[in-house]
Amino acid sequence: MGINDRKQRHKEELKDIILKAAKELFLEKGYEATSMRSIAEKIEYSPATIYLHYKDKAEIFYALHLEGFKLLVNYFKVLASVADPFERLKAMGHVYINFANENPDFYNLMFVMSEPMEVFELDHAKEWNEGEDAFRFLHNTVIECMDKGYFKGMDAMGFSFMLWSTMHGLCTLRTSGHLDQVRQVKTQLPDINAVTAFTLQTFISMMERLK
Amino acid sequence: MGINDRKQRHKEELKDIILKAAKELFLEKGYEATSMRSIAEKIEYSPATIYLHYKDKAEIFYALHLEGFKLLVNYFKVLASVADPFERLKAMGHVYINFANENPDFYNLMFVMSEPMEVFELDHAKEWNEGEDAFRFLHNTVIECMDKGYFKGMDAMGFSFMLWSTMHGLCTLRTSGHLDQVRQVKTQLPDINAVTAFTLQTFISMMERLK
DNA sequence: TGCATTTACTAAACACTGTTCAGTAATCTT
DNA sequence: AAGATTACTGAACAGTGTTTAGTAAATGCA
Repeated sequence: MGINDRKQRHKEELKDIILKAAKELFLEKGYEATSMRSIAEKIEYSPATIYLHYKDKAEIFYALHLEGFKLLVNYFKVLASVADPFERLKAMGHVYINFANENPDFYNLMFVMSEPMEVFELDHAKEWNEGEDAFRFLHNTVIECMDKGYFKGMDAMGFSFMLWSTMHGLCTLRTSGHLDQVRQVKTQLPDINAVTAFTLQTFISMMERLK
Repeated sequence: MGINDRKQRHKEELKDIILKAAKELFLEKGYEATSMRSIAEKIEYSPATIYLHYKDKAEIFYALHLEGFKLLVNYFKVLASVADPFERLKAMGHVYINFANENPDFYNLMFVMSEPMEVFELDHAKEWNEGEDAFRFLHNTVIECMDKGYFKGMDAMGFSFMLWSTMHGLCTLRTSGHLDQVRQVKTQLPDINAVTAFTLQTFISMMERLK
């Protein structure tokens, strides 16, 4: 094996080590506490070394944004086995909310923070394929529902965006802490999980009526 | 007028000047570019002076969070004159989205950022009255709709949270830049305003069916 | 094998952030 | 007039992301 191969391998391995360290810190302590110096300390290199492998901090977090989408899309893929599109839609709703509840930092990185999306504003040729994959799964399921006669007269795209907006809104109002602070949430349901579940159930009931 | 009155008045005036400077910078340049040093420079005092009037930066931004809610609730109040609750609900939807589109930084401060909400986590006796006011207006309008026989069988609270989630989701997917990057948004509708309007219209069509 | 070149990495610097503190000038009180 | 208080400041502290000049190690070549 050549010297060049070995050096190239070391370069790639170090890049992976940096990302793994960033991910561990990010999952343990969140975005704010994941600094370039803390990543460097964890991998026992200096902060300057990281810049040999990643353009800047945003590029590291964009790589984590991609990892988050791989995780979510894996959950969605399992649902492909659900034959009835409406049941699949419901299952997607549950999966999406569970994902946000169990991975709030990843969820923020994927769907809330505008920084990872800046890469697409700088490079207009680059496309948000990972977001597109997730949205397409939803959109295709909506089209299958409509092919079955559900949601007659509704536009598939508008409907898909509406579904995503509702799920996203429910997730972010919860993770940001706004939902918690509404008095009715504090007093009328046992906890925030119950509010989220109840609101989702109301939404599903609406969908049942529109079938 | 006593010396104490004059000094107290100066203290309050300086506090207002600080907030006004913060607001101007915030509206011109956004949250990231509104630093304690930039506020201090604008009012021609040192950064340390600000800490005589505000506990920390979060308290300044919480004051701006309150101003944002005053603005929104003023828009909502105008809708009280809309007699039919369903028409009022629709108008609220438009007002909410227009507010987010025209005041994205305020919107983020009010409904997205978790920092202003931390004041309620630290002081459990303190309540999010401003958010409660806005939500109550929505909730009351939903109850009036149900009193008129609309949305039969739906729970008012779940329905209200569902409405808020949908509007909030639509607003934040747009302001964060995620909606822009979906291929269908780029190719099938003229611009992001059209997507938002179209998705809202789809949602309203659903509500019409559920009446 | 020795020297020149290249590479990988670093310490330190830069420019910025939020916040605190010891010191000081001005104002107020006695 | 002197002492006390207040309002404010410069500088420090501890942190951030990023860059750069310098250096040791590795590599290539004559």
